[in-house]
Amino acid sequence: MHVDSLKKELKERKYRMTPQREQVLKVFIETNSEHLGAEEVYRYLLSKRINVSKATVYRTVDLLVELGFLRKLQFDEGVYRYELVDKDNKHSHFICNSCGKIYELKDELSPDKILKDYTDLLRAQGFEVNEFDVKFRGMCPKCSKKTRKDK
Amino acid sequence: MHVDSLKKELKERKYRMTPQREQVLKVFIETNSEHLGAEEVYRYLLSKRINVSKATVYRTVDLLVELGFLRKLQFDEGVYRYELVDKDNKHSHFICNSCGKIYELKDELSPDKILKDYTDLLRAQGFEVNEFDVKFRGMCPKCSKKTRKDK
DNA sequence: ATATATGCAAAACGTTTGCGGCCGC
DNA sequence: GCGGCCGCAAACGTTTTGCATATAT
Repeated sequence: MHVDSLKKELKERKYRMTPQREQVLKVFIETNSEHLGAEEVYRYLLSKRINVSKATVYRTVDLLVELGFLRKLQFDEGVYRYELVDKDNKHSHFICNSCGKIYELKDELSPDKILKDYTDLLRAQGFEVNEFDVKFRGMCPKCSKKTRKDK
Repeated sequence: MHVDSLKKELKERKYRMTPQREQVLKVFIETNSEHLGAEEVYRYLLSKRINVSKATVYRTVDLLVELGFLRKLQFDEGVYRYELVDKDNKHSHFICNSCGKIYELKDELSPDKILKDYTDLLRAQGFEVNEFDVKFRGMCPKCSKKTRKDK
């Protein structure tokens, strides 16, 4: 389970396991990693009567990024969002400008495999590529359908 | 010239041409669109003894985005940056984690053409794609070389 | 003449930090 | 017991806002 590997990873790096760290990680597991921001994680825990301070949530999501459990995302809103890292399930994002929903594009809908080829190209130019990400923007199927009806 | 088309575009949308708007646009032209943030635009103008208020700079870059002269960018730093839109020169970005420099990847180094194919794929699924962007991260040739020497 | 744009200062926003006390190891 | 972690509140940097004044049309 995810929580166990957190315990293990923390020990290896001489960090400590705490109830707060477990709870924050659990939020992402329970919510299916819905691209939450730190503030939202905090409120989610409050709503479940789990006592954590806001500062700890901010520190913890940072730590979880450092440990490789979370990925930090930005969608042009002035908020950092986070998602669970799942190495076997690389994906890119589609953000609907109408309803704001963020879609995860996986498998054949995700251009990740092809972008990997580009990292080789960049490497040949002296760039060391550690990561890359793609974002698409526009209108999602639902909103698109709605708009056409409205006319 | 860019400034003339600004004048034209403003008139069309019933906005007014002002010295401040001209000056802000000029900053991006003069600096070759170096991914400046609003704060930096403000300081640049101050340094040239051009009087504009910070609030106006913020309002103006927003307006220039709306009018299609600038593109709003984010590079994980808590600052919005802006670049001149140049439709004939689509590019993606490489951000060096070591020195922070942002490189523009153009032509054969930019995967934009291939990503366009993906927008067709998404369209077939009901998504309307208006825009997309790619970011690569890692170490740029300069820093990479330096690091190897340091060892 | 009118309404839009500006400047200023204050507020808002998400995030980070300093510090005393707590608690995992 | 030690050192890392926590909670609190204050500080931070960027961006937005309200309002009175100036100015483009």
